[in-house]
Amino acid sequence: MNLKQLSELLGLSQTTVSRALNGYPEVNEATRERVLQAVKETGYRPNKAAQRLATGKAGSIGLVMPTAPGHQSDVHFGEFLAGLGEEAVRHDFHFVIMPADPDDEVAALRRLAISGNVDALFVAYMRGHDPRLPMLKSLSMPYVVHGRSFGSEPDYPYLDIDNEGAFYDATRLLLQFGHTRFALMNGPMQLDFAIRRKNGVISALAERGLALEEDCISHALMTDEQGLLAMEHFLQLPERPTAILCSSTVLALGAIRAVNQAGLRLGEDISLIAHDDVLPLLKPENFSVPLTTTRSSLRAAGVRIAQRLIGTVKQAGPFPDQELWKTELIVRASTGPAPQV
Amino acid sequence: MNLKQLSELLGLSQTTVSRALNGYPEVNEATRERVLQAVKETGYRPNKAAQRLATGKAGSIGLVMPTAPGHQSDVHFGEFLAGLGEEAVRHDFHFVIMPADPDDEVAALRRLAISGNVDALFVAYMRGHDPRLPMLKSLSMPYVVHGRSFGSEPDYPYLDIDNEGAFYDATRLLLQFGHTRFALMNGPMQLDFAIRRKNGVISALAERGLALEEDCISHALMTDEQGLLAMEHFLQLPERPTAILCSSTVLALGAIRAVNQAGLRLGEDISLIAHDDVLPLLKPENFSVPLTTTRSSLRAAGVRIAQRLIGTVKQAGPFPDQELWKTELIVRASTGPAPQV
DNA sequence: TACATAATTGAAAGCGCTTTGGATGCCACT
DNA sequence: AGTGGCATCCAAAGCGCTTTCAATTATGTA
Repeated sequence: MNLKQLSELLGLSQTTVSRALNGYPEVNEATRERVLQAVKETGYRPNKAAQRLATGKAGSIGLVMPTAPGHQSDVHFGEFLAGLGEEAVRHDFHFVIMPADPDDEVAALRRLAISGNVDALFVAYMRGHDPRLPMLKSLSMPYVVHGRSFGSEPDYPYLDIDNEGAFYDATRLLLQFGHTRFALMNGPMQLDFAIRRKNGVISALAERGLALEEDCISHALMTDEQGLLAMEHFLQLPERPTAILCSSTVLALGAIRAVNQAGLRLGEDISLIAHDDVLPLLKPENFSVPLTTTRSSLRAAGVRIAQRLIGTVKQAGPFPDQELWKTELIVRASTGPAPQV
Repeated sequence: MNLKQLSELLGLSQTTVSRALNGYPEVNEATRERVLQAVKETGYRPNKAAQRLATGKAGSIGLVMPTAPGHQSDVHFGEFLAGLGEEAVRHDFHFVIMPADPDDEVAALRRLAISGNVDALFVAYMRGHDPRLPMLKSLSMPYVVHGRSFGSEPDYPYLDIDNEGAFYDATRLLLQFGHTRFALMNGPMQLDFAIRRKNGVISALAERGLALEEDCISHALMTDEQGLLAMEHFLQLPERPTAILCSSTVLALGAIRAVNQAGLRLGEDISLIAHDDVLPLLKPENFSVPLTTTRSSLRAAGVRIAQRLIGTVKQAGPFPDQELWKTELIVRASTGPAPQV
């Protein structure tokens, strides 16, 4: 069933039927009713490809999913997607996901944009001096970035959390508890959030005249396995750190296992603060020793970005171009006074 | 830059350029070279919407993502998507993801199909007597189901793992260890895999004249929190089970916490076997007591389904319509002889 | 030399929709 | 009666591509 058939069935022109469907005012209410009724009976749905071709819009947001054989999938991606989806479903938008090798992201993004089947782009996993940024700017298509790109002029539309502030605050708390030996379990080095979190730790320490030793920083994929390895490494250091900052509850999972295996007690021998993206899978309050965290919901960020993107496409703006969300510092049992030597 | 402009630039007709690009044989090799060269220089990309409109195909697989405010995102979804993506990227396919309220899946799937912007459909989270099946059959669009639908005639294309066999084998192992009191921590009751796994346990037990008490079955979302709750419940039972079958390593995570909190030792007081979807996030061999598991890679399933779907669209078939993958039973330290009373 | 055959290219129709630029009829008002 | 305004509706063009059908030229054969 297509527009032509439907209009013939109704004895109307395609024009009128189209207008009736799209809510244009110049069609008689009785006629509109008749059309809507016919749509219900026939189950007619407009062909999206044709709509897109005719209008240049088709209610879709494009995003690139980094993937490759051997490339580990990331829980955070799924959670974020859920947020995007939650908002998109309210507006009858959908996503076009282009899987791409992580080495090919710039090109993949461009292909996606030029292919003409998305109205807007979403970009995540920002890195320092991210090469996608200049490309996006040249594209004349709406986009929103999740995160920022350290080292690039912040003149692009983004939504980010205050990573530096979060880790600054977390570090300060531990300092107040009297800790002096710190370690940071971070995400991959080139990622923007990792850079900022590290800066947050470093600047809080600097205020007390402390430094973060190279030995006490790990950069790794955020899996529990990597957490375990990193923590094992920290625990073997001659000057064992007593305060751990951790970029993800997933990493914390492994880290805590290492702590337990070493016979140490979390919150007493070792204090740990993790960043909590509010993954439903892994609640910090349910850890055997509940985790002190810096919290910001990844899913909420997804919802908000979808709002901005969809709003822009529908010209429902204006939206602020840059948003920086504060995180919450939630104190639970995994942090405590530094152990007396 | 569109086809018309490109062809004018080259002094050729749109026909010839189109043919050159799509690999038709009736174009002079020299001409083809010239066209390809121009494409490189101009960065021309065909408009996918127009292509789809003209051909009815556009290299895309549609899937419905269940989502709603309050609906928990599922790690398994992301992992599966990674598998689909890994294969799709090799064929320049992409996904169209339609987010939909879980109550509205049938309609959402139909909308997606009729919208005319996907070539094939993928469906997961199968339930018993799944209402999407009759709809899919009526659609005349290729599709592959992940899982099966208990109670429906198995005459649809699917890829499933042998859930019943997996849990049958796992149960048998525990029986051989002398366990007699079993409990099952399962996924949501209506899901097909949950039904089959339960059947596997029940039939293995039946062979020894044992039964699975209602008290010893939990159905819940597969999060660590639910795992904790379920295990706490089991441990309070007057006849405490000593053998636990668990539908996910995520559930196991919480379950094990409950075991530890109760001061019991995994692999001695309590034996546990979990199903392992090979989530990179959570490796059973890294648990503090490594987990005995039934294993089947979700991601590999994604790759295979993408192969079948893409192959069908590209007429590269034939593919078997039904595939049932065996799982592996991998014995680690979380299972041991039943404790002597 | 004449004619069938193959190789290469193009004109134009069509995919299903939106939208521009009229038509048409009806009414109120002068 | 004549005019303008309004409410409705429609024909046709156009979005950017593919594909059918036909034309043109090059090649080979009798």
